[in-house]
Amino acid sequence: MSGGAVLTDTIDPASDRAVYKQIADHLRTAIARGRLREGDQLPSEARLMEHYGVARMTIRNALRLLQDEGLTTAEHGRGVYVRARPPVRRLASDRFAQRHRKEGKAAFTAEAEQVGATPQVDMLTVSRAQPPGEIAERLRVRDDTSVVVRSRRYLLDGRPVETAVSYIPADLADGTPITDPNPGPGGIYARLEESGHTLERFTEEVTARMPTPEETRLLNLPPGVPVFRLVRTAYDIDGRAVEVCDTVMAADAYLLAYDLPAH
Amino acid sequence: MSGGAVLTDTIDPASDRAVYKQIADHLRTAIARGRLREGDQLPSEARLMEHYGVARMTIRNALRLLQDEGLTTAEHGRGVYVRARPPVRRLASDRFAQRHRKEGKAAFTAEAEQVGATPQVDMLTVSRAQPPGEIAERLRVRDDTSVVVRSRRYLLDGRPVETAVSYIPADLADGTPITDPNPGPGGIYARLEESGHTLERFTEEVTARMPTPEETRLLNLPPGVPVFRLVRTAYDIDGRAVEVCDTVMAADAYLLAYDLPAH
DNA sequence: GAGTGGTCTAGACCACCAC
DNA sequence: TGGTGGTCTAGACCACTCT
Repeated sequence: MSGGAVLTDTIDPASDRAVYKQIADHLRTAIARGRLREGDQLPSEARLMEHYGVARMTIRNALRLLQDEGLTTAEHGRGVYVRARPPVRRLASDRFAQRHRKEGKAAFTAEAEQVGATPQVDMLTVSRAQPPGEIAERLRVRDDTSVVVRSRRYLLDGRPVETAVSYIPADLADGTPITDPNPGPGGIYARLEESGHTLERFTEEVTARMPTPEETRLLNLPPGVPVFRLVRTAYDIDGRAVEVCDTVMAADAYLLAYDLPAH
Repeated sequence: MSGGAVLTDTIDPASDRAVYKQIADHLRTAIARGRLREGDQLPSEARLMEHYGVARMTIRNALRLLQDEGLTTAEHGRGVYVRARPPVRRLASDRFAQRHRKEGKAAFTAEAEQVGATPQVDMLTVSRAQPPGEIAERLRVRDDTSVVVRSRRYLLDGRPVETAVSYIPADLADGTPITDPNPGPGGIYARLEESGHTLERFTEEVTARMPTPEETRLLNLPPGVPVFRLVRTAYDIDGRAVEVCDTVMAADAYLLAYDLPAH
């Protein structure tokens, strides 16, 4: 019964447009017009086959189009549903401002608690290695320089939303809690400032692409959701690059906000 | 013969992992390892069927995975190729700084010429309308306020890379060339400043998602490429929002760079 | 057990491209 | 004209979910 009302259109076999695209158009329109809402179940493949009088692969091709556009998700054994948009985290451009750091919380934790979500960090590893070329360039060090690598995954209310890998030159990290899994209150930025490297500015470089299979697994991403890659470089007041943080975020869960002066 | 060297692996039918995923893994590895480089042609579907001893749909499912990841593009009648990454435009955070504006060029034109590319604008329309709710909020006007809507598409060396729609409150635009298709040297920001609305700052809000079919058409996007949506709001020195610009960009062609102060 | 989507086969015809 | 990918059919068996 469910969804019967959305099956009102018929296809035109004489049209130049492929049948599966016409079917996808119908379903897409039904979603756009609100005849199918977030969380609603689409008619089953069997029902769509019957309604349009086509083979199963034709229906599956149509459904795949919608999935690739990020409009629907298929759940094995249950059905195909209109994708529910997750709540969006707005990352403001002052999120690394010193005043936040002084409250003794790392950026992610502070933000999460502000919106009433439960933050969590897992898969935390700390190691020592030589930085990838791309990272070495940003740190302005040779790529055989030793750096401390801090890798971790962030979760909100149990859902993984972001992976991050920080690279800190070993000469800055050694002898501080930065080499410990838990770097202490305020995070590694607080430790860097304590050892005399007062932070002056950050740069962020943002790109977007489809996830690798590895990222799909780590972030538990459904098909049709791209990722942001954000590479942040922290500079101290002497202009030295003291950290590079390479993060990958589920794009449907984030809005990045920036302030730009006009002069 | 081409690509024969990449067909070295065999599949394990007893594995839990679907055959088409195993085949995709092989090809993905061949690309990652450089056995297949940008622009190289993959073995044809027929050749892959023969090599792996599977049906055509199994091969096509494998190729679709790679395409959805943005690794390959299929060209009808020619073959499947490793996607060539287009040159990336780096958008620096000072791109709307006044000093650039004073040279008499609009931002896009100035930038393009700097990198030796030929800029072009088409599909330019100027109209008067009421703003969408989302835009009205950012302009801090009622959504029945009249705004001038400037819509256009930007191309670099003939390739469409960006669509943009600007909304300017009618009381600011009327009586200026902002209501003309060609707003004159320096673009609409120069005109706004001439009429007393010196710009102080911008905010940019960045999200990423898969394109709609309409966007796919306008930007001539291959499958597996997401889009950036960037909504920029311009504020004058009185704190008034004087323009909102809603842009959609092919994500594989852009890197967004921002500077953030640490205090 | 009934219903759902996931995988796979073995064909067919078509549209597009290069030679 | 031959090779390429694009669309479509008509089945089969499987894995998963819910009752």
